[in-house]
Amino acid sequence: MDIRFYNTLHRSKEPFRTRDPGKVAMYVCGPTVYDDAHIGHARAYVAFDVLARFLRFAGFEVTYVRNYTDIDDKVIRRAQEVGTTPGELAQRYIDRYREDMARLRVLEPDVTPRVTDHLDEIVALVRALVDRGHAYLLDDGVYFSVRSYNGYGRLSGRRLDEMMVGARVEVDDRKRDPLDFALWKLAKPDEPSWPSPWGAGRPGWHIECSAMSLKYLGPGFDIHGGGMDLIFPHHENEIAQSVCATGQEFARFWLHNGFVNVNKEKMSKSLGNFFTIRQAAEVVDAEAIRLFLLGTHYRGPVQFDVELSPEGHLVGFPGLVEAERRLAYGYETVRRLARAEAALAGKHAPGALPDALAGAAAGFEEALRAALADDLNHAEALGHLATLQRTANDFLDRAKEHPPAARLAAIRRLREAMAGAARVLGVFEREADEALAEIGTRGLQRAGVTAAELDDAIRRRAEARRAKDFAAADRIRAELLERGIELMDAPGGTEWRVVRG
RNA sequence: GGCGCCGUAGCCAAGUGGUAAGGCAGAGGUCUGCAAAACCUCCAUCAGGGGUUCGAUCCCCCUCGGCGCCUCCA
Repeated sequence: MDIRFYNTLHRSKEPFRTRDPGKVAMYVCGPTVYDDAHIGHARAYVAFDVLARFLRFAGFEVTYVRNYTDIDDKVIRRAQEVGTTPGELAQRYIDRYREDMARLRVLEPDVTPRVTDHLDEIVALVRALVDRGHAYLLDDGVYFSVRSYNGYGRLSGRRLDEMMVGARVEVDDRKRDPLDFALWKLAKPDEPSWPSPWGAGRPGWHIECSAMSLKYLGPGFDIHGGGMDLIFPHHENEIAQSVCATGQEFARFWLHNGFVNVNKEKMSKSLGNFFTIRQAAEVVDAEAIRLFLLGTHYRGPVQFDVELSPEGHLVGFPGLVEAERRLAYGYETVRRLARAEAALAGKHAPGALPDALAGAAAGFEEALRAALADDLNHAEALGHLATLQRTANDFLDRAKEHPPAARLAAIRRLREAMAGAARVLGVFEREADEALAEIGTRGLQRAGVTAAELDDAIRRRAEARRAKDFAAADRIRAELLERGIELMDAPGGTEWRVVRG
């Protein structure tokens, strides 16, 4: 399969070639664990989750490393604010982060190293940089000299002399160059510290990712990922210090995801316009967040709609609600197929597949593969999936046109195609009945209707319908609709869904 | 000042040098006691201007508008 990715390093799509045949070594910059993850984090880790899933699907043996930055200025400050230790604070947010990722159906990477478990590697790396003359000592720490590396700026496309250094931050004129950055920060009183040849202290930002990626993946690994905002300075610095320390190539492909925007502006901590995964997952099923994020190509900006009341209070997330509707549609399609198969299995042997369906299923699988192989176009992939789902429902609507044996074969083929897509994209993987029950339950809560109330209303309406008292039946239905619940009379009984909560 | 991104139907959003996926909303239909769901049909010439080309939404230039990075940030 011809796979191409957009490589930030060369600003173009390139054929994907791995360091070792059949193997992919990938590293993604993980979160600094001092607060709950927001939708922007969700976007990055969902995108790279799909990347890892796709590469495995494509036959590669993947080693996926995603770190936790569990010690830095923000962790220390927040720990002081809430009166705990940095270690305890970090552990707490790692736990919460794991829960969030699980709800988003982001698979656990193969290795999830923490900075505080890798001080030896970090110190060794800093020592190599000092020994090779790329780092120097000031009274508060060890600094990397950007002028000592002539490749500096290659990733971000910047020249040292053209940057508006000092425009937003005061320049520390003790440094040889304003862009020199700390490799090792000597500890101030009451700060957590680890021993080093230069004195007790902690790693600067950037060095940990070099140390951990090199440890688990080695020089020249295949993919390094992260948010666009990390290109400069974080990734630029990683490259500089890694290349200078090892004398070898660092990472081959640099992939960066775009931002999540709220009202056209980047969602960020500093702007304060962020929403956590937890907040969003209170409103809709967490899988809907994933589906929503996958609807936009990973490199482009995602518009995250936030509906506010005239007073400025949060009303809802229209885009997520729409995504949840599509989520329910997808699971309903899966369930219809499952039920139809159950009704046929055992009574009939699968026969010949109808030609049209065979073509549709194979065409879908090829289109899905091609979309993802072309710079991970999961948005296009979802478009193909929508078409397949429509094909499936259409087939089920007209299933009687086919003999049972052909029907069974077709249903199985459709399920197979959908399951493959689910595995790669990480959506519609759950057991359909359970997923729909959860979506429904949470919708009822949102609407403020109890299950008992609903059951009672449905029962009363069924009685009225049996008595041919359609006026009464319609009244009950209208009342429920007023409360946000829509009733649907299906062959097997009355079903319901939440249209507004 | 440097580097870069975006502007596709009411909304969200793919995409290609040869007349534009998908979703939501909307209109009409099949089905239904009536509905809903599901399905079918319909619904855009791609911010504006110039250039290259047999032909551009897609390539180049300019203009307008929006945004990002150059501090921490996915």
